[in-house]
Amino acid sequence: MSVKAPLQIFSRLIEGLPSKQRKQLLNGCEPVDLIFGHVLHEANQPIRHVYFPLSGFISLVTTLDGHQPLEMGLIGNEGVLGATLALGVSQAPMRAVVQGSGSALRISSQLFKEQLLSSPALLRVLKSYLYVVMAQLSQSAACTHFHEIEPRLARWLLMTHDRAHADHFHLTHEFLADMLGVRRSGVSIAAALLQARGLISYSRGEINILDRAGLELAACECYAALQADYRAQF
Amino acid sequence: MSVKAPLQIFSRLIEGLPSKQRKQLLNGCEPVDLIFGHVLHEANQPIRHVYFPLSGFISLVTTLDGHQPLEMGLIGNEGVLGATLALGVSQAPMRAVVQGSGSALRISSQLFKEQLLSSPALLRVLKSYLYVVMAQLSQSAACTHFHEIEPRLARWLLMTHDRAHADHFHLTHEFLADMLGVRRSGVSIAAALLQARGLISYSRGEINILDRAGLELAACECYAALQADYRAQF
DNA sequence: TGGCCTGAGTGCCGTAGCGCACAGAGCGTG
DNA sequence: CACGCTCTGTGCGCTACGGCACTCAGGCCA
Repeated sequence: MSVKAPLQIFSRLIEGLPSKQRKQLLNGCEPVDLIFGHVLHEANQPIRHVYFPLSGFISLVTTLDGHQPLEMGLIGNEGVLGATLALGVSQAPMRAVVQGSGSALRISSQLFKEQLLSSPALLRVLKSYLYVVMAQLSQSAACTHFHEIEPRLARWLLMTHDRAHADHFHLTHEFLADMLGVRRSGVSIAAALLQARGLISYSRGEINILDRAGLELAACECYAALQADYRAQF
Repeated sequence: MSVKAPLQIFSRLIEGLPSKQRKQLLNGCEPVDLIFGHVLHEANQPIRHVYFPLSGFISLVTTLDGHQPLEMGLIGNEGVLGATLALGVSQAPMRAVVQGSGSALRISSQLFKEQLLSSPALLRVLKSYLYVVMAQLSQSAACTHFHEIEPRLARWLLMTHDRAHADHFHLTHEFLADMLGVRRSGVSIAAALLQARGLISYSRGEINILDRAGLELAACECYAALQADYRAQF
């Protein structure tokens, strides 16, 4: 697999490790392309690889019987997919789908577990990250329940923007509807409102962020809350 | 503080520890009463004590700006409040409120951290439990979003029933509405339907479980899913 | 150039649940 | 015993959103 994304994008999670431990970890890693739509983990299935996104990003979704999937969290270069290995559980709690194409470093579960044993700093980082994920989960749950589509959409675009490292990305309304757990036409309406306000523009799945500050105002407070949770740990 | 609840109820989480490590942990614990409505942890505040419920139970709730609280998880004698200390984070991720009076063992954060260092079995149990909590969070989130009040109420009564160790407990519609994140009168209607079907009976906040099997049929599949998650770990 | 597919706009109707408000019922207390 | 509080039943209008279906526009391919 070739990696087209610029390699100067690092995993922020690993960056802070002592260089010896980091090098050892990187030795076990291989670069891979994250391709939109690929399922990296399936819920309740064994974890084969742990992924450190560099330029791509991954979404964690829960599926319920006859319903659409519902997104619970987003992982970009600030995080890692497979952190539950640090809990000694080799199963994935949710499905993980590549949501923005790009690149990642990946390491096999086996090697990763060995790294966890030999690198206390890595373990510490992973545990903090798990705490952040838990906070994300509960915040998302409440947000999904109480907030309306438009602010949720704005929040979601902001979170994606943070992880996409670009003002432009590919996303259809259909896809957004799944992430937010709502109807496609509901997204169309909300998106049209955001576009009318000059915050975004889109056409046939290509979305541009035009006014980030404006989007932050349009988003629910959950966006700021999640950022605060992350910063409190890192 | 006196403990009125029968002492033969153990914390299922601790039970399985090697007896030496368990005794050491119990040495640091003191029995306390859990009193309905007491707030044991406040979101984003330092954790002072870790609680192992014996007969009482505790609910984890998220609060959002101007909204009612929303319950994210329930902790009875199968669990522990304060597990995030095992992640090296001394902050509580959510508010924890006593939801069923009873008794618990509690230990100070400081002592608990020392126990975690000296008891690998305890750490292992805690980590597994954290995984279960994460699974609970995502399941609850999706359930809250997609499922209707009546099956959610049924699920909630079942979960409470499991932790109350009694067919009868005190719960007003008002309180249930907060837990489910819905309007009080919505609960009244759903509860009336369950009562009409002979599954429960209630009066002025006193609820009786009449037909547990029937309730399980009335509940959404999330109840079974959560049980399966727990059993997979313990 | 024409056909076709995907993405997006739009409308219509049904409904779950909200906000609010009021009434009645059980129970404790002065 | 009467009062008042808490808990529950109930009604009304409103809105967001679901389900569905049809249309139109942009881009791809033959």
